[in-house]
Formats: sequence, structure tokens, C-alpha cells
Amino acid sequence: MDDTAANTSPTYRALPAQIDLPAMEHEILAFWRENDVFAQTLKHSEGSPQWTFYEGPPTANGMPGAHHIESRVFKDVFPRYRTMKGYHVPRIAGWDCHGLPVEITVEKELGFTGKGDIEAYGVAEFNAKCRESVLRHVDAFEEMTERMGYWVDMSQAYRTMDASYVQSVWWSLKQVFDSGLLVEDHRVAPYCPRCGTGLSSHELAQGYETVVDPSVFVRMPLTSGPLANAASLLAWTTTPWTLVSNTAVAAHPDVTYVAATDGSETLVVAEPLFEAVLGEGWTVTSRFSGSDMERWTYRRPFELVELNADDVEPNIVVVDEYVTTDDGTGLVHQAPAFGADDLRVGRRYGLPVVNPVRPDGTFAPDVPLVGGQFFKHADADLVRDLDDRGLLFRHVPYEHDYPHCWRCHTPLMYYAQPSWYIRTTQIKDALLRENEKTTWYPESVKWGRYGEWLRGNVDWALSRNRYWGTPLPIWRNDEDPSHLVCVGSLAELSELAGQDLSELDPHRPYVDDVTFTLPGVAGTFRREPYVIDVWYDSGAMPFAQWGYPHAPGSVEAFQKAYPAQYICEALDQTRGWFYTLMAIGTLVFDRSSYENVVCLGLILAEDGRRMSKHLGNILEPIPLMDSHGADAVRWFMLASGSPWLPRRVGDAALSEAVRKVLLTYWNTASFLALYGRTSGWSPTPGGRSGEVTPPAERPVLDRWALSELHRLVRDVDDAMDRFDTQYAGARLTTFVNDLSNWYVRRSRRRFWEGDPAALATLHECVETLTRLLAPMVPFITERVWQDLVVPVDPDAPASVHMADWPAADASLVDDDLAEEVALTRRLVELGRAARAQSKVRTRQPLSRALVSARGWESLRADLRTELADELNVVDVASVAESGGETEQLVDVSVKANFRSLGKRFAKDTPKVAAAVAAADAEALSAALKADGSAHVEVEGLGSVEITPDDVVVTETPRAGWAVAREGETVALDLTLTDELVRAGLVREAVRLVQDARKSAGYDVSDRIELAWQATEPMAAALREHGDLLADEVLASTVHEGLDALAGEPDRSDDELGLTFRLRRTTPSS
RNA sequence: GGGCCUAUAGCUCAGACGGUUAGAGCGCUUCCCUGAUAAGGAAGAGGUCCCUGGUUCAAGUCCAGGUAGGCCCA
Repeated sequence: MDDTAANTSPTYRALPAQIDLPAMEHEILAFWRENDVFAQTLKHSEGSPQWTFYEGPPTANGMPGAHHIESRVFKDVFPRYRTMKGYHVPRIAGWDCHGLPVEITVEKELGFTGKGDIEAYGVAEFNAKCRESVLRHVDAFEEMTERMGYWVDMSQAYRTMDASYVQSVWWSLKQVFDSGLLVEDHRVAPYCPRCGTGLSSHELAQGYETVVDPSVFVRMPLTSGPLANAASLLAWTTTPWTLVSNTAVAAHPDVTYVAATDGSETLVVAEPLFEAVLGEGWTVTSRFSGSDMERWTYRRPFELVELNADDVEPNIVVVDEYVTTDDGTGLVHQAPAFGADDLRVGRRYGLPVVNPVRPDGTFAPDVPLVGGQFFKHADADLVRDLDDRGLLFRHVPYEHDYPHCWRCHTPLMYYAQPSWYIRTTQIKDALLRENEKTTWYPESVKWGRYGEWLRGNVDWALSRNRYWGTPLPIWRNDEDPSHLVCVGSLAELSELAGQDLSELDPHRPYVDDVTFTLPGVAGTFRREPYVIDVWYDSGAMPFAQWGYPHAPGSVEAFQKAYPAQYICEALDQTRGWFYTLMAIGTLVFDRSSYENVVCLGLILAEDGRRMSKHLGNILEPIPLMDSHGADAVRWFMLASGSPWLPRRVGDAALSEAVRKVLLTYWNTASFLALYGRTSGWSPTPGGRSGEVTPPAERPVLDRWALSELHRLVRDVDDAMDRFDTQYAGARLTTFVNDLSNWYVRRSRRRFWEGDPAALATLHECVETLTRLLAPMVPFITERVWQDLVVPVDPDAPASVHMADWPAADASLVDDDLAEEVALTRRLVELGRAARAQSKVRTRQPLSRALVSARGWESLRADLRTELADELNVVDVASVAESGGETEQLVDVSVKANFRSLGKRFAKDTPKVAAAVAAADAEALSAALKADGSAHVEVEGLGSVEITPDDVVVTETPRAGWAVAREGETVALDLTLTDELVRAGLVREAVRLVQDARKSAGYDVSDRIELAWQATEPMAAALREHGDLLADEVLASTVHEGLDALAGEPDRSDDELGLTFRLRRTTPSS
């Protein structure tokens, strides 16, 4: 990076044509590190309007993967863009430290199987292990973060386990508590028996797995009602283990049920399911509604546990609207301990809650048959027993999605237990209102996946019977359990407890030990022994990252940074972080905490499958970036395919990004450096170019390049503003290609000659392009900035990432010119096609090309020259200009232009089109040319006026080689004169000498001496055009005859009859 | 069962406002060009634009209904 060259005037540093991208990136990383560039960009922008980004904290107890790169690229690119746009964009990293995942990792390491082991080990010791394990992979995350160029401040990362963070969470819970929305309730909720705790709905959402469960149809003989002892209810369940706790069978009050017999027995099922369940051979004997069946009694399937129901009769038919006839039998087995609906209905009928399953998921030991068995494992024995007793009607495997613990994969139970809830259902309207104000990318998530979720909102089950988490800050009076105190900070707790607890670790078990009394209140207050859902922690980060409102300065910091303008995570956070952020923001501040949210799709392996250790198709982040370069990976993530769709990442896709975009850009910059240096040119005063030609006075291609550049600036800015990196990427790719393969290629001669206008144009293009690319590919652009901008511009910012985002200069955009160049390039394509078909190689000059195209007449002369030069013809002319004998020389065809005709004729378009096709093409074309309009007879419409816009006229010369497409034609006159042949031979000779120069390793500016010997007609050609040859190959002297360069090796081409020698005359540097 | 997304060349994907020969890149074949390029260019092969119906003078594009796959949920 250091400039060792003692230049007399500022000039570019040399950019090697070949570049090792990963190696270059490591140099740039060192440069950023040494100069603290990220911190500088923040300092530089201080005082500017703030644009806030929130970092969703990853859990650092697992290793980072390729999908982490994806989200981090998107988290990086827009803050960089906004920084260049003049905003202050602080970015603070965070680590998610609490929660079940951490506990489970530690449990596994210690070989624990359940909570008993933890209690025995000691909660303090266990939590200390958790604290240690949670930051275990921080190094790996930091390494990846740095390597990929994700700028985020990790030095002051917030950690959700820090005392200030926890207290901030407490403060927010107290707000919720005070508003009456934090309440205890006894509900059936998903429960993980292994972890011994309930789960929230968003945790539940993480853990569905497809499993095969037994689907059983069970006979439950009726013991009262009209069918007593004559028929059985046929009930259906996929959880046979809950049959032990059966207390009722539910029917829908309005559904018709039937009793049907096959001659040997009579069964009751819902009429709509009669055939599906029973099949052939059954006859309906009676019909009744569900409500008719209410309170009929039946014999329960198992007598393994006491029902304990003195005042009510158990095992009755109950009715409720929730019963469906979608599947099963329309008769639903009820076990109030294990189903939310069951509990609700059971309560209505006063039915007992029978729960023989202990919190660890096993049946109580004293239960016959299944005592001690894990609930899921009991299915087999229970089903066999039913079968033995003739109660099993049918038993089939049933594949469905069943919720499992999102971390330990244990099947969940729906289990009645007391829990603390946040009544989010009561702020549903506010959540919908806040969602309306939020911009989602892609838009469909807003009212699709996420909106659905909000509309079906259920209360947030907040408490967990666990150890490593933010403790629930609620203390309960042991003599009056309804008397609760919610504590918002350690300071508050100190005051209540009458001792200084400001240094207390606000975790279990230490907070559990804190008790207090209140004056005039009997009893002692003890903490509710729960920790809270870890998702609450991350959703609280907008304020908790600052320790708001307790920490000094946190109020100011928070007010400046709430809400965020931008957040981004993968789509799986829809019901996770995206929800908890919005919910907590709305609960506490009545305002969502973010305005724009980008949801990213999955990153798949090259084989189209999810990356997993199991499949062995994981791409490790660091090796991936060290083989292709972080810029290539970033470009892929940002611009290849749609960010919100699943995408396959692999070597092929990455190397394409390298070749098509990064290297093409690099080579253009390298080309500029080469010729800028060669000609001693520099864009600043002091260089040779002191006076820069104003753009308007530069040659046509320069003006075109600048026009394209400024259209690009406009489009890319627009796209980035809409968070559309895909479109930005597509536009940038097109421009890089146009600049390199049209502007530079066509302008090479001017660069060889050191034309200041060309150099200035290319410099402006590369410099601006570099700034446009900088947020997306920060490494290669920094390198170009350091080598091509910093050395020549004393006012240039020290890093491209401190530079201003380019502003489009509308005055440089010339749409007419763009169209003319587009036409020229289309004609070039046609000409090249004609060349290829005619088998006359491009190096052979031809006398003329004939062109027919709309817009040709007004095509400016310098573009016609470009065309002639590119096609290597002496002259280009229009078919019409080629002589008065058009009729003899060209075929004319006329075709309707539907787009134009459709606007005018609508329904009649086909008729007009047919009339155009039927018309005399030559006459029509001639009339259009002469008068600017023509008439055709259309059936039913009479004479209709046709303008040139309404038709596509294609003129194809009958002689020569012509290629025509969409009304545009290029024809080549293949007549070769001796003169043309000699000119072609000279070009062949030039190419041979150039090849020789190149293979001899000469520098592009080296001068040579040349000696040749040739047979006819090559010799004649070289004698005639010797000056041209000398000029082209930088020969200061040309000798006919080889002797002048005795000692140099012969180089020859037999086909052309040429032998030559060359020698470098410039002293080699 | 519900919601959302996707379906275009062998592969990966573009296709503003509907316009009549549907494109690019990769790969394949044959050439051309090259004094920056790991490039560039021309031609060829390769398509029922998932299916069916509808709207329209005109549908890959708009509408409805299906099919298949993905994600998320019940």
C-alpha cells in the first residue's frame, strides 16, 4: 500500500493485469485494520443524520456457516451505501447468550440426561459453564465477519447476559406487568419433557418434524342413551397414550351421526365420514345429531387410573364446535390434561383433569401396563392391549408433522401447567397497525406469512422452568400468592431487599436467594422460579443493547436509534426475531422497532439440497472466501438470483462472478493504469493533462460512455434505495461489460496515443464505477481506489468507503446518443455475421458495406466511422445511397408493427396488418420514404394512412453477402481489388509482428527495429504500406532484407510468404 | 387442511407498460478477432415459456382453476 515510487508528478500506481483476488483481499484487510478505516467512517459521519441498523444477535455457541455470510452481506451492504450517502450508520454487534440451546450444549458435554442432573450438579456451577460455553465460537464468528468485510463494531458488542442488558429486559417486563399484560395462567401448552419446560408458539414453530404415528380407531361401548349396550362410539386419535386419561368423547352439535351395523356390531360415526371410515358392507340403522348424543355415557378404553370425579359423571359425550369431520370419525377422544381444546371443553362440563404423566414425560410408576414408560413409547403396549380386548377397530400408520423440541428434538406433549404469559392478543390491533407501516422485502411476507401469523396471534408463553436465562423479575408473597411485585432493576431490588445488590449477578441461583418483606404486609416475597423465553432477549435489543434506561447515556443513545431504518435476517425469523422485535417495541413503546425489513431465502448447496453435516455438502465460509475471494461470495449473494428465493451456491456460480464482473472491472482499471502511466497522464493538474477537455467536446464514444455512466448512477442509486441489489448488480454487470468490451476496445488506439480526453473519460468512469461498486465488493474497489484515485487526487478520501456516493449528472445523459450507439452496435453485429457467412476474414478490408435501417439517415458521421472501422470496410453507405437502381439491387419486404398499429386500430389490427403484408412492398416503402406516409386499402375501413412507425421495412440487397434482422440490414460488397488485398496483407503482417512483440515480452511502449523479406504479393504490400506497418508496430526503422538484424531469430509465416526479424531498441527498464 | 413463493434452453437464471422470430451466462460444435483481459465476437444445436380455461385485435406477461416443487404453519 505504501507508495515507494518517488514520482515527480502524481500518477497511477501500476495495477498488474493478473491478480490474485484472495491475496489482494488480505492486503486490504490489513490496510483497513492498520488505519482503523471502519472507525474512521463512523467518525467522519458523526453529526450527520442517523440511519439505524440493528444487528440481530447470533448465538455464538455454534460454528458459523455459509448462510451466515448471506445475511451478513446484506447487513453490510446497505449501511455502507447509506454511509456513502452521507448518513451516520452506527453498527453494533451483539451476542445472544441465553437459552435452551446453550443449556443443552452444556448438558451434553456433562453427560446429563435431565434437570435432576443439573440440580445435583448445582445451578451456579451449571450456569457458569453456560456462561463460558456461549462465547466459545465468538472467535470464529469474528474471523468470518472480518474476512468477509462485514463492518460491525465487535469491540463493544452487547451481550444479552450482561447485567445491564438483563436489567433493561427487567425494566421492559415491568412496563408490561404494570400495564396488566404480564399474567400467570394455567393452560395446556406445548411442553418438552426432556427439557422440563413449556415452549412458546414461535419456539414451537421451529420444531415441526414429519413422523409416523399410530392412527387408531377405538370402540367405546355406550352405556346409556338409546343405544346403550347395543353400539359403540368409534373415536379416533393419533396419540394413543392419551387414551389412558380419556374422560370424554366430543361430537359436533350440528353434525349428523349415524349408527351403522355390519351384522355383527353397531358403530357410531359422523355421517360425512361413514363410508371413508367403515367402507363397504355397513348399513345405517339410525340417525341423530351430535347434540342428541350429549351426555350419553360410554365405557372408557382403559381403567388404569382413578378418575376422582365424585360430583360429575365422567366418560360422557360432550359437544363442541371445534370438532371437524375433515378426518377421523367425527368423534374426538378427550383428554383435558393434554389438549387445549380438551381442557376448555372439559372445564365447561366440569370434567376432571387426569394426568398420569410426570413432568419428565414418563407415566407414573404405579400406573399398570405403562408405568415408568416414556409417553410416546407407551403407544405400542396400549394399542396391543386395546386389540387384545377387542376394542381396536383399526390401526394404521399415520404420517404427519408433529411438534418437537426445536433444540433437543424430543417429541413435545401438550401439557397442562401454570405459566406466565404476555397478553399479546390484547395488542393485536396495534401490531397490525405497526405492520401496516412496515416495508417488507419481499412484499408478500407482509400480509402473507407474517400477516397471517399476526392475525392468528396467541398470547406469548414467556416463562421457562429452566436455569440459564433472564430470570423472570416477579416476586410473590408466600402468604398472599396474589400479591406480586415486578422488579425493574437491581437498584429497585436493593431497595426492596434493604441491601446493596447493585453488583449482584442477575442470574439464577443468585437472584433466587433474594427475598424481601414489605412494611405492613405479612409474608415474604420470593421470586417466581422461572427464566424467560430467550426470544424475548433478542427482541429487546433495540433498548437493552444500551442498558436503557438505567445506563448513563442510554436514553440519548436509544432516542437517536429507535426505530431502526433497516433490519435483515433469513426468512425463518419471520415468526422469531421479526416478531419479537415488533411485539416488544409495540408493547413497551407502542411503536414497532423497525421500518424496513429484508427477508432472505435459504442458501442451498450446489446439489440443490440444504447444507448439512450429515450430507457432507457444507461450504465452510473461510475456505470458500480464500479460494474465490470474499468479493466474489458477496457478489453472488447480492446479485445472483433473487435474495428471497432459495439459491444454490457453488464453485461454478462464484467463478462466474469473478470472471464476468470482478476481473473485467479489474482489467479495465489495469488498462487505464497502464496507459495513464505510459503516457504520463494524470487527471490532476500537474499531470500532462492540465487542461481537461469538457465532456461535451469529447469524441462521441466518450460522451456515450459518460452518458451510460450517469444513467448507471441513477439506476443503481434507485435500486439500492429500494434494497434491490439484484437489479443494481445486473446494471453494474452490463456497464462493466459495455465499458470494457465496447468503449475501451473501440478506443484502444486513442489510449495508445495517450489521448487525454479518452484517459479522462475512462478515469471518470472507473472512479465513479468504483464508488458504485464499493458497498457490494469493498475489497477490489478499495484496491482500485488506493491505486488509481488516492495517488492522483490530493483531496480524495483515504478510503473509497469514506467517499461520497456518486450523484447522477442528468446533463450528461443523452438518450438520443444512447439509441444511436445501440443502432451502431446492432449493425456491427449484423456486419460481423455477414463477414462470418461470407468467409472473408475480418482482417481483409472490403470496399464498402451497405446499410438499411431506420435511423441510419440521421446517424452521426463519427458513429458511421466507428461502424466502418469495426467492420474493416472502406466505406459505409445506405442501400438507397448506393445508386439509383434500388429496384434492381434490393428486395424489399414490409411487415406490420403490431405495437404501433394496435394502439390505433385495436380490433382491426389484424386486418390492417394483412393489408400491409399484401401491399406492394417496394411501392409502400418508396411512398413512406418520399412522403413520410402511405396508404393501404383495408377491407371495411377503406384507405388507411400508414406512417413509418407502423411498419418494419427490410431491404436486402440481392448482391453481396447480407444479413438482415428486424428491418435492419447490413450487406458487404465482397469485390476484392489488388489494392484491398495488399491492405489486408499488411494487416496480417502487423498482427504477426505484434504477436512476435508480445511473445518476446516487450513492453507495449518499446520501440523496435524490423527487418523483413517476402514473396509477392506480400512484398509489394509492405513496400506500399511500410509507414503504416512501422507506425502500428512501433518500429523506428524498417529494413527490407533480413541481414540488417543478423543474429535475431527468423519468424515466418509460409502461407503469407513473410519472414521477419525484430529487435528492441528501447533500453529495457 | 391453510398461507406464501416458485415453474422460461441440458444447467443457472433475466424477461419495465401485454405487441407477433422469447433472451443472457455456463456447457457443446464450427469459426473469427486480439498490442489490457482469466476476455471478446459470429454461426449452429437446444423451448408445448408446467397444464386447462378465460379476458384481449394480441398473453411467457393479466384473471380463474388445476399440477408439481419449496418454505412456513395447523
